[in-house]
Amino acid sequence: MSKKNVNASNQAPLSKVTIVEVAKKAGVSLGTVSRVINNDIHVAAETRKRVLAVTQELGYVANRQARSLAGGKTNTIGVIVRDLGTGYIGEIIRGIDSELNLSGVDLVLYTTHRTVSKEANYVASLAQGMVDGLLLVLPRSPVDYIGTLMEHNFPFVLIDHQGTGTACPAVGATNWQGAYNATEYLIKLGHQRIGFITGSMDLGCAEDRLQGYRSALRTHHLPLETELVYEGDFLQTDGYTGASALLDLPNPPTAIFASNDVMAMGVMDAVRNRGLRVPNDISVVGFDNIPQSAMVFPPLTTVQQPLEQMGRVATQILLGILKKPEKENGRIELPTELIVRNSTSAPKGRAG
Amino acid sequence: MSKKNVNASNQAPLSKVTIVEVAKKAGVSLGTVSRVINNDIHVAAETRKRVLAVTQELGYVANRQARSLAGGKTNTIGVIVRDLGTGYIGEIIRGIDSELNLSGVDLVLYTTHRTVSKEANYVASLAQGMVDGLLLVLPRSPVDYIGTLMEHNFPFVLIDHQGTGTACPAVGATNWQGAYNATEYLIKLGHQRIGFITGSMDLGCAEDRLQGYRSALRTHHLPLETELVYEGDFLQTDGYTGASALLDLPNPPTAIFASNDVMAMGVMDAVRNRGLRVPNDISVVGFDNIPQSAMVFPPLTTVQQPLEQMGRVATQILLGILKKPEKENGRIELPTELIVRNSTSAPKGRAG
DNA sequence: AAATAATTTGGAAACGCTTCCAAATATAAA
DNA sequence: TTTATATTTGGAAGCGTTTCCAAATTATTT
Repeated sequence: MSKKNVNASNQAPLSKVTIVEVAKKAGVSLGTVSRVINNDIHVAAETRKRVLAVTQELGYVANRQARSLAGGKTNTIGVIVRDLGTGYIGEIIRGIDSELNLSGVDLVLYTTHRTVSKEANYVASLAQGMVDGLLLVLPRSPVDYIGTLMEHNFPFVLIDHQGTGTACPAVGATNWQGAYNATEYLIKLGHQRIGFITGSMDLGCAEDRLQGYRSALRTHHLPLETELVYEGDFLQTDGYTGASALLDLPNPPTAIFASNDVMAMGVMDAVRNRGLRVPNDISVVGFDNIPQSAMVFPPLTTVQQPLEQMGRVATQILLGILKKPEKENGRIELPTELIVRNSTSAPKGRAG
Repeated sequence: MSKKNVNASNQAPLSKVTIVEVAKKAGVSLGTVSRVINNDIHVAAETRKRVLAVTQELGYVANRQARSLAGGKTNTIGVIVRDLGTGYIGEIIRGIDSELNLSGVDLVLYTTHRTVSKEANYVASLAQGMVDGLLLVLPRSPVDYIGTLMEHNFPFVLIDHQGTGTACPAVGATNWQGAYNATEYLIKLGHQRIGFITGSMDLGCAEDRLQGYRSALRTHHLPLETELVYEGDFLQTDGYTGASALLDLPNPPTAIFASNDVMAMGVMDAVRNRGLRVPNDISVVGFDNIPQSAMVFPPLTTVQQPLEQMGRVATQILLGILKKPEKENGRIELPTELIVRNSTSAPKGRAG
């Protein structure tokens, strides 16, 4: 008969009831109420019950501002990202958010919009007490502030970055291995000349992917030709121009491996625009496994990054640090996985 | 024992300079420093300069917690979204964020993960003083709390929703007109039987799109056949199953209009899986113009929604309300635009 | 039963800032 | 010059919590 039980707070959700009123109504002191809502041991069971009841009845909600001012904790963690455009970062945030939800911690989001200088600024002011800890997603220039952060023992975790030199809590993916596996897969299909389009080389993951590609070639005794490597910046147009350049080579590659899916889409465009077909004439591989990689035509063979999981794990680590700061945390790498779809096949001359 | 000493064992947090130290060093009172950093008129130019200098020198950063406790303002606005998976919402947030950046207001992000009950909860607790205002993106059940919010005069703006009955600040897109135009475009190409796949019908925008489609048919004296309308939920699989159902009809449509791009991709899959071609056999139209709609093959004809702009405008309105609460704000609709790409053509029998 | 220990509670001092009021100073009008 | 007025400043009272200390109460031991 009742479609939903109406909770008492529905009556006047926005009325500001403070701890004082709760204390008065429950006939106890301020301190006791505070202890109850903070689950302090030293409260008689009966008193606790009574206070809780009043709390419910009055629809009391603690004021976070006051709480953190007095207690020195904000119960909030800051997430600093570059932007939200690609969906790539959205996946990571999703992981962060769902993990945070579990512990009732809030998330303050900051975007740096690719402005390097902002990054350090934000870090400084956030660490100044606005948040209890920081999650830095795909940071550009962590060197600028990691030192400060560590010096002051401010809790933070890096997501998808590496090579800061110093050992600090970080979560990433096995970029090297992923690139290695994808390259090896192409080699085993029979490809001998494999083009590569890099990401922003100021990002550790881009460097690792390049090295994974190189190692695979080396392992299989294929030459490392610099003309087959085009430096991109993770944008779709880089894929397009990069592929165009590679296909213009006197001896063009039969497969192109792009450092991310977005560039791989650019590659496919370029291939098609030349009247060639994917994968019949040119095989294409991406990296990330963003949602649309399954939706393009042909569906893209790519390397899956466990993005949501990365966010989740990083958050767990950060919450762990918050609990016991003394614990040492290093870098964690989550496994990537090759997802084979229809954008790859044996090279033409060798088709089976 | 000394009065108040720093607990020696703990590491110092990032050097906490307070207003007191600034005041002391600048040789002025607390109040004056506060006035300076709040740009209060009543400060002598020379005093202001001096205080500012000390501020700089000491690296003072205001403590937000204290600030909002004392001032009653949090300088933060809350954004409530369902999730971040699609990129659709990412675009909106981007607009919000860039606008907020301009005024130095912070953004606290809450995701409801498609849990309706959470929505009301968050709204209640956020409005309890955590934020100065609320931006509700694609709300599911605003009716549950809009009343309360308005009653208490709590500032908020709805994004991409309508039909709450009550007049309240909201920003949306001309969904009706967009669907109308797209349908009319198909009709003018010569299509007589046009399938339609709806979105989640509990969302106003989905309803509007359906009505736009219907109106266009009516205007052009085409019959409204219920068998041509399939109810989806904005997910890719709905596009697939919907299109499959439509194509199984004794008299199948020659064009299919999906209520969003993601479903349109599902439609294209279904069409191809039947050995039919887009657009030669079946024309496909989407809605939203998400980034990947330009990247699929063939590039999708769709209706562009000004997502980032919607976020931007909504934020401006909210900040406006915060400044002068008495101002009345109603619903604003930003124009959609038909983007013609290669997934549409004249129907086969009538090709030109 | 008295003495001691453990548990529970009340009270008050911060936390760092805003803001109001009144005091002090400078400026304009008389 | 004197009085009235405007400008600038200092001081103090909160804002709603947490947390420490001591007081009150209860349980345990001798």
